[in-house]
Amino acid sequence: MIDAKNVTITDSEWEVMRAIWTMGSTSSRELIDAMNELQGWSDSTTKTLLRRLIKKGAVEQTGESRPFTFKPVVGEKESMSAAADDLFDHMCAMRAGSTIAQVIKTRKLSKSDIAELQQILAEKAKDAPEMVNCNCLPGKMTCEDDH
Amino acid sequence: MIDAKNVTITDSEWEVMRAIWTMGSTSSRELIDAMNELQGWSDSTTKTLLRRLIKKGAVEQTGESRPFTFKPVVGEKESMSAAADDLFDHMCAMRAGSTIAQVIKTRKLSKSDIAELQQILAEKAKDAPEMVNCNCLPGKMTCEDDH
DNA sequence: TCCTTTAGGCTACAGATGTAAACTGTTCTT
DNA sequence: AAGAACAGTTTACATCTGTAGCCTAAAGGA
Repeated sequence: MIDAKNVTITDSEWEVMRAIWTMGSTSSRELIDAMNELQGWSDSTTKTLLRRLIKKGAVEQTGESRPFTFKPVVGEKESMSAAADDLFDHMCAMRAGSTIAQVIKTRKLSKSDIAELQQILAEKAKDAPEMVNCNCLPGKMTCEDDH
Repeated sequence: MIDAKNVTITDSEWEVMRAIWTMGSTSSRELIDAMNELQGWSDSTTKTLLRRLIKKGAVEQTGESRPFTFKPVVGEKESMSAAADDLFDHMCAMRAGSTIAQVIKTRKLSKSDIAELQQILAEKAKDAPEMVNCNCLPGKMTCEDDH
């Protein structure tokens, strides 16, 4: 399984990946129809995206005869983590907490999801720092406690 | 304050915004120097990005005489929430939980951040569903419990 | 086998993005 | 006032993205 960190998936491609991940393994026809229904895309659009994903190594094409089979090479979970990491890597470390808070408030979470998060937090609370510093500007330009 | 939802900030622009948010209000010189140090960008690059941000309405230019002042029009918190929402909106709802879990494990969080998250989770746990369904494919094509 | 569907591959093309040079209009110096 | 230093504006340009048409080589049907 290729490291998702090394593959940049664009927005449209992401939509295709979602479908592929969900289907697990699919024919181009099935995928094209799904994308047409989901996004209203023409056949060509899905084909292009699929081809780009193959080139990037996010999807692989297998089979001997013509109706080939397409399946994900990068994992869904890893890709999502990579995307989330990427997002947080580019925002002020000081703000991560409130952003996560907002996400938790907004998203649907199951009882077990919540239990897991609580467990992780309890663990993390043990050696949590009093406060996290802003990492937006270098050296002398330390930002105020609250920006 | 303009609604961050309506302003699309690209990756490079985001770096500029971080600096502006942290500085609160700045001169272009100060900003250019900061971006040069932080990203190694030439003066022109920062100038272009700044100009695009002004055009998009994310930053405003104020002052009478020449060394103008630049300040953020969209809020940092709102922009971060919008970015996070955007990310999660495009991933399988079923996976939000584990992705959040991974983010919490990875990020630095202060004691108070953790306390806040715990509080929110406790509240949310009250009426949490047994499970969240995948929302990747339409209608008949419901995905398996586990993809 | 010949023709018609297709699946897969190549080409296209406008707009967004990252990155920066060149130009112009000001302000500060001497 | 003349030149230097600088702030702000235009233009540039390669690459990436979103979206899709067209062509060609297989597969299936008559």
